[in-house]
Amino acid sequence: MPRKPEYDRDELIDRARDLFWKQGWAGTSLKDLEHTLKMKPGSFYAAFGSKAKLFELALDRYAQGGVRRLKALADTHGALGALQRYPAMLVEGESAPAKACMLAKAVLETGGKEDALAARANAHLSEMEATFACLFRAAQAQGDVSKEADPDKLARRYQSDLLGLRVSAERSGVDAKAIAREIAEGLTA
Amino acid sequence: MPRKPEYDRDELIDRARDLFWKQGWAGTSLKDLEHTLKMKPGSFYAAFGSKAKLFELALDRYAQGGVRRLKALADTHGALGALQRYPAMLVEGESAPAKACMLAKAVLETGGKEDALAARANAHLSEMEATFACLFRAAQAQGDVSKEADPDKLARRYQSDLLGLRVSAERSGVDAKAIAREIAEGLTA
DNA sequence: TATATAATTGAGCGAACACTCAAAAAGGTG
DNA sequence: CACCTTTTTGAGTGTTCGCTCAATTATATA
Repeated sequence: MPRKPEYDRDELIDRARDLFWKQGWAGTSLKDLEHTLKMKPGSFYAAFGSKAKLFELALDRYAQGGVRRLKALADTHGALGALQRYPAMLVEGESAPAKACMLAKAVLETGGKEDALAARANAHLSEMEATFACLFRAAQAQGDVSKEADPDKLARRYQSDLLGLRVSAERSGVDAKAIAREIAEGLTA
Repeated sequence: MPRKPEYDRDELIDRARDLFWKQGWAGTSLKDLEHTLKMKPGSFYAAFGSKAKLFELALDRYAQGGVRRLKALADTHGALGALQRYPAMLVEGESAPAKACMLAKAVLETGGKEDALAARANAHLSEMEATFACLFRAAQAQGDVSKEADPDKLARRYQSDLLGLRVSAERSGVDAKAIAREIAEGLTA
């Protein structure tokens, strides 16, 4: 009997993720969202409840995409190959809304105050780090990485290097691809 | 003849820097500033002109402090010693308003839109990188760092690693001191 | 002490913020 | 077609934003 919504919810979340990713939490107003989602306030709140709820959905979507792309890389190039290619992948290409990590931006923006959004972003970063550790273990099993190294420590450092790379990439006048190359080369040295 | 201001302008800028550093640009309202500077709106605008102008002063003050501390480290521990100790210095201690770099936060917060504040923060980051390069050259001259390495590239990578370290340090549950140690150890390996 | 000059005050400005809700429009089902 | 349900609409809510300015207060000189 009822009427069905005109929008594709998944695509709406994707668009919201891209907007939040580019402009940040505070930098994205409801007017911005209404414009890019082509929704009037009433529809927006009926669909998502609040700006914060949609941001959470966007964060989840973002993190999910990151893990998916990394695992796809591992399927075609192996564990070490994935870890080597991932940095460059994050930094090259113009399609992404921003070079910097959306999770890192979320953590930094809510500096100090213990925010639910910051906690969620932090949790997603930990998931990513666990995925890195998993790949380092696999690379060790294949003899591509020294077995004496602690994969959790390698993952922690790799995560930190990636965050730095992506902040650098957001700057103007920095050769981020060169840094990405150095990170990749550091994995085998 | 005229009346003199009751406040110490330098201390006011320090306090503003700490507040902006902790809460970011958008996260700091004029009410916040009025409260921590103990100024009414009229005095504030007579003294600083606008929120943006004060933020610029705060950015300059922040960058100036960073260079000063690094050079002080170099004076007592030499070039390599300074580069080795600087990462840990950034991450340890509870006195700082935030672990993350204020310049990085400023760059990320104004993502996309070409902001004058972002440009200024970026310029200060370049200054820091030049200082790093200077120290790497000095370390090379003393034989502490291989002469075959390009000091500008070393500085670029060091800067990126530091930015990553400081984003990591802003997260909860991350052993930033360990990462700082690894960065320092990487300088001699 | 009188005066000129600057610093301080705080009510209040228009705009933008996240958000609400009653009314109108639009299916799917009988 | 008629009816019920849901979506869509957009004017409007109260609040907070960065900021202004006329009035007041304080002080260094004459």
